Amino acid sequence: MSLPHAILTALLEKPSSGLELTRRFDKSIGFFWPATHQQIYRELGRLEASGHIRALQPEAPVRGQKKEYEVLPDGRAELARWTAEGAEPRAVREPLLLRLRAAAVVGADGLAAELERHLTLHREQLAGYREIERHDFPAERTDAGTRLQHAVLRAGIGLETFWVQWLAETLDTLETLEAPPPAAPAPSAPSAPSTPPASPASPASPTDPANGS
Amino acid sequence: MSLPHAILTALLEKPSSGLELTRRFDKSIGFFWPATHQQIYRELGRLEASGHIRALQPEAPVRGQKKEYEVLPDGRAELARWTAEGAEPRAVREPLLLRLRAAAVVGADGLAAELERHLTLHREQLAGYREIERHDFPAERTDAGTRLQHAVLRAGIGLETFWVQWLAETLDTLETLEAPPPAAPAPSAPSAPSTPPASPASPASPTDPANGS
DNA sequence: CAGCCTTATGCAACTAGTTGCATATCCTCT
DNA sequence: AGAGGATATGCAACTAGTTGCATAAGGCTG
Repeated sequence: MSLPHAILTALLEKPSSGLELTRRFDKSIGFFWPATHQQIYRELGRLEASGHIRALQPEAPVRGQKKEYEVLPDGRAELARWTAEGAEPRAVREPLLLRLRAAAVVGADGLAAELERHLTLHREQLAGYREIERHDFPAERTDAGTRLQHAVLRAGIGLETFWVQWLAETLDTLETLEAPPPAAPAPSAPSAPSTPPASPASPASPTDPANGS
Repeated sequence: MSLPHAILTALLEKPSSGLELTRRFDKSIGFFWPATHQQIYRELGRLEASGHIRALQPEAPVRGQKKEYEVLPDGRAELARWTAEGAEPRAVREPLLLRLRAAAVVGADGLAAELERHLTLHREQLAGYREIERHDFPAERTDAGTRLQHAVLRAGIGLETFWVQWLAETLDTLETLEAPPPAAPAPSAPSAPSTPPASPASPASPTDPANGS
């Protein structure tokens, strides 16, 4: 149950409407807890129903009209309770890693291009984070809240830095797999091709030891 | 739709029963794509129904009795197709980061202990990965499949290394927040306490600028 | 042979996240 | 005034992941 607490945090930072929240999510909290506007509206409804937040405009449940929310004492208490609560770290769940694993068995065909693409994306994200850091956290020596927010941003920077590095490294590995040293020893039998152990439909091109189709 | 493909990969590496798969997930693929035995059984049923895998024992749908599966050509083809497919990187979704963000607004009360706990967990995980690396990937200079699997493991190592580092660093930050320099300047007015902007129930202990409850 | 533990398979209900679409208001341009 | 786009709220259906529990077979032990 993280989304409602993310929303409470955002609303405490600044009372907002659903769309405003969505936009702010897109450029801060959403980096590590994305949410669509549909999710946010649903959750706002629940939070209002349970008395954690309330609309600023007392009467006006009109459909296409802006509706701003603020956090009630109950909501703040709930957020404080949740903050002190413990939870196990989340697993990674990055399909790209699964694809590598699969490629180890079934052939690494389109993989390099995909790694390249991710590398670009992560470089961009990293640049974006650095920009935010430069802009919002210049001197250090600030208050407690800001320091904590900075720590969160540093997590984003650290993670993106990791991905950029790992992707570059893995692309290297992939290249040496696809083009074994052309100047070195004999390129006749690169190594034991034990990868595709039992399967039909495996042409096994002789120029590519990684490949099963 | 990643789980079915994770299962296909695992089954290609070695035909197995549901429970065996579950155990193998727990110590390899599951590190970056966890799955419970219930999920796995359900998915095995679907994969069998769609002709991607089949049971090795032709007749014997007995309840408490082992049932092993192998991948069919169709399943291998599907896995190859999926491997070449592209997908956006997944967002992080780590509630701990949300908690930090919340703590910036609502007070960092139980946070240090929680960070400490995570630090221990990540150190253990990192040690586990290093152990696997030492044991399963000793010399390098191996075949393509193994190199790819090693790359995946390196991702795990890199991520855990990042977390260990970031948690240590953030714990430091947190300490300096909770105990401002006792030998340095005047501790009377640490800095602008703009953190809790609008809220009731905020005692604001004078010894802790980070705290709102 | 009865009881109990381990191995093994599986259903059902729930929760959370995703996707597609519907609809209302307000503002601007013609 | 009417058309069209931007702003804004929201429902509904679907998909995927989680949790709790039921049940059967097989082996070990008193």
